[in-house]
Amino acid sequence: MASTTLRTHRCGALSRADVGSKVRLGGWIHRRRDLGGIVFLDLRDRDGLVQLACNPLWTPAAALTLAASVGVESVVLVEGEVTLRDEPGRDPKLASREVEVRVSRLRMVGAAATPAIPVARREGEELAAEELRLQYRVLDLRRPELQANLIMRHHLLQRARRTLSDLGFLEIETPILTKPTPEGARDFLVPSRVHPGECYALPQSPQIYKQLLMMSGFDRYFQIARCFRDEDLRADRQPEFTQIDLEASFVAEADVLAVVEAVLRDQWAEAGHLVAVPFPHLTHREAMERFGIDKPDLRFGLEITDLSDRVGPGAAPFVHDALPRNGRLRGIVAEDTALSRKEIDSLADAAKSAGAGGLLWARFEDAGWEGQGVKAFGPELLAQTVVPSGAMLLAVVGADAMTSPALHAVRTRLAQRPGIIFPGRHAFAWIVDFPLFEQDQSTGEWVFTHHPFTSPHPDDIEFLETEPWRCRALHYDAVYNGNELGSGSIRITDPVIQATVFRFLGISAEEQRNRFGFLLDALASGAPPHGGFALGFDRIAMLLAGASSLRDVIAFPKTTAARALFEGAPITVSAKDLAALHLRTLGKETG
RNA sequence: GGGGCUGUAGCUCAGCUUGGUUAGAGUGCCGCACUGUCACUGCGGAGGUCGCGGGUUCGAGCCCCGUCAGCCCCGCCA
Repeated sequence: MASTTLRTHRCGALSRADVGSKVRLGGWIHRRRDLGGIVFLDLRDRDGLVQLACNPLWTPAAALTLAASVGVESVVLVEGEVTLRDEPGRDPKLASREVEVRVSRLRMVGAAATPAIPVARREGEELAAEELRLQYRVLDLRRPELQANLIMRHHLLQRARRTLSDLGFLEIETPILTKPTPEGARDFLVPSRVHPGECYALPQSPQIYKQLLMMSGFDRYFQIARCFRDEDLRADRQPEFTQIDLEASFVAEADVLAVVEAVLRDQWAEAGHLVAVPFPHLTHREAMERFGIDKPDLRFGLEITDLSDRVGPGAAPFVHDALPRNGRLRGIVAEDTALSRKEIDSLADAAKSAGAGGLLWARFEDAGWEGQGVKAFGPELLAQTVVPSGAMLLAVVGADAMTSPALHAVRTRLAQRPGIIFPGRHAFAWIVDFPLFEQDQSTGEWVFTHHPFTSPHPDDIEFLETEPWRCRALHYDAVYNGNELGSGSIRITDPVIQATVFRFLGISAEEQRNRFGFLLDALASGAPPHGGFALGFDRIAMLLAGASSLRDVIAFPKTTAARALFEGAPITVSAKDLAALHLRTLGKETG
């Protein structure tokens, strides 16, 4: 497959089996070792490295001269014979380390300027600054680590297509130029030249289109969909990203989950990991109660417990004061942890930066409870708390909205201690029964937790008109080792329920028509029950590649300021180009 | 929108605590030597707007203010 007019093999593909054969290779000079009379070159391509041996015994003088002067990262074409090496190369990962190519012809085809950032690093040498890696992305992408990441990404994509196609899903593309959506994330807008003052938006997800496809009878749809959101970035968030997007008709929640489990099981298998299905289920309420977060890391315990009803008269006044005001005393028992004072401070910092006023702690020793929190907890609580010697009680008092994130932060920090998380564990879980609506912390307004097409839980329909905040949703998240991999839901197909949801959210009938008229009409034209899911593919690739940033599994990523350093986007456009789009800029100071 | 960290040779970093002679190291690059290396080795050499702008000072890589860029986090991400 690697054979072309110019070459017979890839460098890294050569092995013992090729000994004795004449080969032609093309690749990049990775390193040069010039010993005077003889020269060794490491030649690299996407399969790996092979050593080229240039020796006057078999290499013509001109080729030897070139070998002695060729710069690293230059592209050469080589002819020679594969021979067994007396001593194999030292890199045990290289399949080609047992052989070398005795060079009989060498031709420079792509001379390289001295690389601005190193491709071949010395042992233990740090990577160049990420800014430079992104600026010289062509060089950075030559590094074997990034080559491996993108090759794995390819295999994962092909596997996702195969899994879903085998399950009867049809890959259907949806538009990139779409209609702006006023809620949700900020849209990237594309001004129309033909229609002055009007804009398209790039899709935040193919959500509505895939539902329309269900109304059209396509039954099972999927797409490897590029999505765009104009929000501030993180290590695990890019302005454009890839989802494995799917939707199916005549399904209930369990059907969608089974499909997604198959996709995830196969993705992990593609990366060499066997994972068991089905995944355990956890309700949203339970996840928040036991782990303080809706994407708990289930690789370890350290669960949160409610200590409120153990609080006795001897507890500190501020604990008593907090309890009647919707507050609870919640904590984590950490067993057998000889935490230093510094580590405890670090846990307290974690709790504080998550919004807690402070972290209460007490340690149980042979002599009894000791620590800063003993007085706060009071004797009654401590007497009822039976723990092994050396264990520690870490707690926070207040409203759940504060204690949950604080204790999640403490739990996560505790798990960084060695021995808490066994490496190689794959803790998948479904989080189900999310609330349909949640209250905006700053404005107090009710907003949808997921999106307004998510179906209420059938058991809670009765509350929709009277106590909508009690409604659970047929919404589910896939969680892996504390990461959200994706989410989905069963959609509303009853126009009456859809109108009720819109009304509760304060969207008028007129607004409903303007924004979602096409969807409402489609629902009224014969809608099958349907639901679906979207998996964050970049994040999956990142986790399976063992990368710490999305940028290491995307060929040309943006910076945290959403700039493309390699090609230099975005740029200021000319007044003429703006005029063609009927636009004028306000300038930086007023913008 | 807010907070934190970083910015010194092509690259990775030291120097800043306590302002003071000519800003150092490793690597890469260039030159010379070297016939079995694999992070080749040895010798020599070149290479610096100390991110940018302003200020304090007799004097600023170092102190102060601003600004730009990258990274991390909060807000945000239906």
